[in-house]
Amino acid sequence: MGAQAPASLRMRNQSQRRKRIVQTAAALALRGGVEAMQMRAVAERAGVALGTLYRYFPSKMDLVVAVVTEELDLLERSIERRPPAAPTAAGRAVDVLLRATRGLMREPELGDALVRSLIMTEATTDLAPRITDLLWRVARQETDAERVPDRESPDYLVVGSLCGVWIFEVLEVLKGHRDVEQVQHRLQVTADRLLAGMD
Amino acid sequence: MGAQAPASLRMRNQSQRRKRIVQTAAALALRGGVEAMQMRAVAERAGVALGTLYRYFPSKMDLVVAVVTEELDLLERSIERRPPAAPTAAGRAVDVLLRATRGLMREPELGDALVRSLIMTEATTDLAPRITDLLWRVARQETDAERVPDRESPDYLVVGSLCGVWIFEVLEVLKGHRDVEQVQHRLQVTADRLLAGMD
DNA sequence: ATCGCCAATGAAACGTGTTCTAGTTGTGGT
DNA sequence: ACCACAACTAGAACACGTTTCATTGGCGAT
Repeated sequence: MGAQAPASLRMRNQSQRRKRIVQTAAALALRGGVEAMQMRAVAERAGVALGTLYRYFPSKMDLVVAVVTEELDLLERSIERRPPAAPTAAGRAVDVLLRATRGLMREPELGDALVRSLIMTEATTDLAPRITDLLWRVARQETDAERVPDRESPDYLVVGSLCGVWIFEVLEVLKGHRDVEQVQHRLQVTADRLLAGMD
Repeated sequence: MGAQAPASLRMRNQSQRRKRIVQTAAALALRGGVEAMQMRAVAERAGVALGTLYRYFPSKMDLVVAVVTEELDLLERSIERRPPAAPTAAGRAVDVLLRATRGLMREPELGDALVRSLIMTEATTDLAPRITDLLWRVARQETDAERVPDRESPDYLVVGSLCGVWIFEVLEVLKGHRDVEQVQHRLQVTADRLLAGMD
């Protein structure tokens, strides 16, 4: 995926630095959440100047997105390793979303960050499409990550909607209005209707 | 709704002040969005001290929510005045959501504020349930706003999901990833599946 | 009319994201 | 080996939400 072969020494240094920054940021976010992930603190602990940090990540949000993106990589690998086994498309999609939900809730601070970044970001890399694609593959039981889906088909479209619903539900959990049980139920009902006949 | 009879002179003054603050905030938000609605500016233009502003609205978010709540009142009255006429539940729901969408896009800055507040707010008054209830009434063609819906029924639940999808779509529009046409199409497809058989 | 008290005032100060400036360093091309 | 230049550093400064506090003033009970 993203890992370019670092052509020169300069680039190698830069990608090292970048990685160090993201790791530092993740560590800070893990305990204390987004608010603990303060730009000065990240810069200091990563051993770079504040200005440098801002050269790599023009805003805090960009940094959050970078952290969250790594989390998403983890989820994708976990799915690959242990694909959902439910018999229906809806079941598989719900399975994946619940796994993601529980993952997020294990670190609510990070979950908060994810959702906020999914929502607020004008950032370059958009996370929602990635999740939608992931759901799409899972629902269709395509292991092949390369095959590009027909993004205009109604089925793909409603998978996008399901992604939206999930984000919304995670928000509700984070706000303390629901627990994971309720989310499971709601996602199941919603997915059943949205993905009916996709098997 | 909320208008208590102001019992004393003191209370009258307070509700006047409060109203003045919200109006000022709305005016500022209208041109320039949330960022133009700065606490110092609101306080100054409303003719109150900063501390007073914070007595009435403990955080900027609370102020935004107050502004947005007024907007929502407007929408509800507009629906009451001119109810959606589509023959299906899904059609009516989509009609209302599109009206809301277009209203928001007329003032994108304010739309941004609404959605952000729907999302971020830990604030007391929660807006999403209000929208869900509104959709529910419209879908069922109940003009009676008093009748409390069965919040556990699957049908009510998927209306909640539809509300989530709408918020998500508005976000995409605000981010410039979609136009209203696309949103209409997506909402229609989604609502058709979610609300099938609700007529 | 007087008094007590709560709410409003004004102004300063804090915290954190973001920007700016001036000086330094290390890398790649020649 | 040397130069040019982009990237890095240190730190100050700015913007805006939020907090604090001493002072003032008007409402309501007496």
